[in-house]
Amino acid sequence: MSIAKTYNPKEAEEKWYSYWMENGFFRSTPDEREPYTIVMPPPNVTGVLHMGHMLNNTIQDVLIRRARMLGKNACWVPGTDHASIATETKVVALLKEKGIDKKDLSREDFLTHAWEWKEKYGGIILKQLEKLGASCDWERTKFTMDPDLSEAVIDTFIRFYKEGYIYRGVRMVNWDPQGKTALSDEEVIRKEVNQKLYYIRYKISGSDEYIIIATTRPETIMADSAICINPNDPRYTHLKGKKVLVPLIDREIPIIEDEYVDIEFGTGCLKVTPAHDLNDYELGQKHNLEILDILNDDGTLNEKAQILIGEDRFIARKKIAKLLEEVEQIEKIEDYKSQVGFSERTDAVIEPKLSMQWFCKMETLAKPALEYVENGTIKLIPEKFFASYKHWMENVKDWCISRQLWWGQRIPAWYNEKNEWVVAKTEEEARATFLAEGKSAAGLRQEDDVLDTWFSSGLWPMSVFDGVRNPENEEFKYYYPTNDLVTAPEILFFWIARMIIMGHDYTQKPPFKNVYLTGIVRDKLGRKMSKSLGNSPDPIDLMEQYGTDGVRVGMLLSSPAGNDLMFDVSYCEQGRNFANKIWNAFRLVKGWETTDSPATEAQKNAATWFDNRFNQALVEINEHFDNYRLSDALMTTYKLIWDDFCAWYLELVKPAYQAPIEKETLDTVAGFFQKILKLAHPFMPFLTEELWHDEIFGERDAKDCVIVAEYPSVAPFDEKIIKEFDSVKQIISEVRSIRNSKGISPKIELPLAISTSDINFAKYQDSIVKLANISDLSFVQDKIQGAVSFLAGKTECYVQLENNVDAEAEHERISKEIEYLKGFLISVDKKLANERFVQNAKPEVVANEQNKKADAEAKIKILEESLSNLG
RNA sequence: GGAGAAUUAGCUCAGCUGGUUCAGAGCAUCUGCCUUACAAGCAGAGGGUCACUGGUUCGAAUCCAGUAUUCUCCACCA
Repeated sequence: MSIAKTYNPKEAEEKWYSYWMENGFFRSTPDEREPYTIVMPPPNVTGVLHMGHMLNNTIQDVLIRRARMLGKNACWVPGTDHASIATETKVVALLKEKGIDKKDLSREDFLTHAWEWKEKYGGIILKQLEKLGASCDWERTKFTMDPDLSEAVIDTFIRFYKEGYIYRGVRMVNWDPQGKTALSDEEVIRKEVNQKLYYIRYKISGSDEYIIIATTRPETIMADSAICINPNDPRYTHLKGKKVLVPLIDREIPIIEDEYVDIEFGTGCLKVTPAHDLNDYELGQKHNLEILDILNDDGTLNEKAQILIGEDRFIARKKIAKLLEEVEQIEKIEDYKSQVGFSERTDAVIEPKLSMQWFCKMETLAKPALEYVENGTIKLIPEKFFASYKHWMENVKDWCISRQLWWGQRIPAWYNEKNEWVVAKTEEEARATFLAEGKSAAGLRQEDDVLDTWFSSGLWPMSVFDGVRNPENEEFKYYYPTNDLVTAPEILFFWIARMIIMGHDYTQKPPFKNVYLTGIVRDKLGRKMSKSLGNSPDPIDLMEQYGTDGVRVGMLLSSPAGNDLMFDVSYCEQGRNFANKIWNAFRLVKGWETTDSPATEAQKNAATWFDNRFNQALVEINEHFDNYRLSDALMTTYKLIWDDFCAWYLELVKPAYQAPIEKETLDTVAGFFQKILKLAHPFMPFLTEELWHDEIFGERDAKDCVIVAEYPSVAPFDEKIIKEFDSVKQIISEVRSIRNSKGISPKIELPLAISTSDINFAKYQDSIVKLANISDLSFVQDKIQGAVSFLAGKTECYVQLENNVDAEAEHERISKEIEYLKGFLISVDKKLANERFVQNAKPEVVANEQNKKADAEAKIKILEESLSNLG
């Protein structure tokens, strides 16, 4: 039987994923075991798997698989988010392609299209996660607009309303003219933009004099309500109380005074446009100015602008500038950089707009959510994010939760014919409430607006277990609070903070214990990977090319929590190579014939060493996991397998070509191999499962899979044994190094002599002979003339070459080493001679220095003897 | 403008409470090897004034201050 020389991932991946599914290994139901729960950050239904998801979900899968193997009841809940504005934008665009305008559709018809779209494309990303090997409990898959989850959202709105957190009012909000909806502050991305600063002349009423103001937005001059100067500005004292004419439309507006105006900036004059700027709005409130809204919802000018009606704001800007130039009311135009807000989803420039919206008061709600993180009930990993979390929580503003969209949960508020309103879950309740309040229930209609998506995702850890509607249900009580939440730091406020807030309001408990914040996946140039830049590889292609296990390893190799990941396909290559290494280690073992002879002493010693080394590594791996240092856990596993298991242990026990191996040893090897497969499984689920079922590991019944095998537990280990073997390794390496430098083939056997020592090298005699290819290993008392010598620790070793060594070269080499040691000795002596060191340093540090001194002196003595021996 | 973080081999990063687990790892590089598990491999080797300048200390990659560069988050200056 021949086994492929390289691991072929494709076959294994298809086979085992469905096998796991069929056997229900991903399923979880409450039982007496300790639960371990992760809720997946629900990707948008519009989403296609990108590198960020890949990293994120690989981490979650590693955690969940390890927890499962540790005997916990592991439950990973998948799902998708309806992503109100993102999806609606997408559906609108798609309809437009078909020649359908959203304006011509009724709400119901639009939603029919949207649902169709969701059914068709909404599951793509979850399918892609299967390819990644995600061991989610798919039967629990949820969607944020599932009827039960939507009901939870409505219930929460009503709850928060009753608790006094939700209110309705006219406020200045961030308006997205493309999505035609209000946005929360978090959905606005500020970017620096090159703009023009226009200096515009306003004529003083009844005078030929002009006053000059600077603005980046000349298209809003028609909405000006005043010109504001600083009362302390001597330049404008004579204008106090005067009026000016708005250019082009000659509307008269007053000059007002306020210290808010920065005398240094621009001309020291500010045009006040209360309807189109937040600061101007506040200024307008203060001075009781008229609010003139000249923009339509879509960002075009309305009739109040008087001119350029119907023109888009940016076109209007250019046209106004031109018109102003024609009438010579432009003083100058300067280049100017300023921060402009953009819609996170549609990328449209945000327009500050006054409108009636629903808000959620955050101040009180934020307090306990801050405390959880402050007192460690919730741990942020890495901790460095705490500072910005705290800052946000302490400065949080009220949250605009209404959206002028159709795709989402409709706000449960109802209006009557007089536009009075009540909050009620159903139309009947609304009617009853109106009547109870002695108001008319005629012309009852529901609020048009839907809720911000994040209002629903904030409930996610609860609502997936129906914990909002039914908090006493067994599942919720069992799985909540969840354990780890793995997500990107970008949504710390959008999502994490709000989950904590809502979770606490309902349960007085945090929704999770640890928040693992992954880094951003960047390309080699440090740019964020994104579709628009086209610098992101397609994860599916990567998996095809390097195998899923290879890509998973590649992702994790360089992603310490919270640090950005400079991704390069070479990491996947490394992952693939690692998979192949394990595959070939298996091929080796698989090919062995056996004999009934008992294991040799050398094999037994090697096994003892590896067993100790395994446990040492396992302790490290567990520590890394405890600290959420997944890449370190993986690297420790990698080195244990590649270096210790393959390069040393297997090389030690492997029989000569075509010779059989002792059955006893094979069993030992197979035992270790299985432990190693278990350690590797969370990282490389497919390869490990594929190998696990081979007959060399014994009979397995159908359910005996590595995915549900017990994770190795730590056994005590003896560091002395490991150190002893390190010296053995050193001897072998030194001999190989001698070969290399002298150009002697590894096939030529060499004699080796080891001076008697405190370490029991005899125990490893056979191993040394084998791996260093020694013809004759002897233990000697005296120095050997004419041999190449080296030190392993304090033990001197000699390799007698056919031609005696070049004495001069040897002399130089040894002299150099003595020189180095002497220098080292001087520095140690200096330290020990320093009274203040001896007095102030800890006793163990001083003792350590003394040891170093003795050690160096002993080595120097040996080397000096060798030197004189050379003659 | 405010806050936080980073700067250690060619690259990506470890180095916890200051003293050989203090200069490390993986990858890449170089030199030999097609040694029958693996060239996606084996063996060996070479790479760093720990950004810069001061300070604290018997002793600093590690603590403090400043400088430079970079990144992230927050912020309404026309």
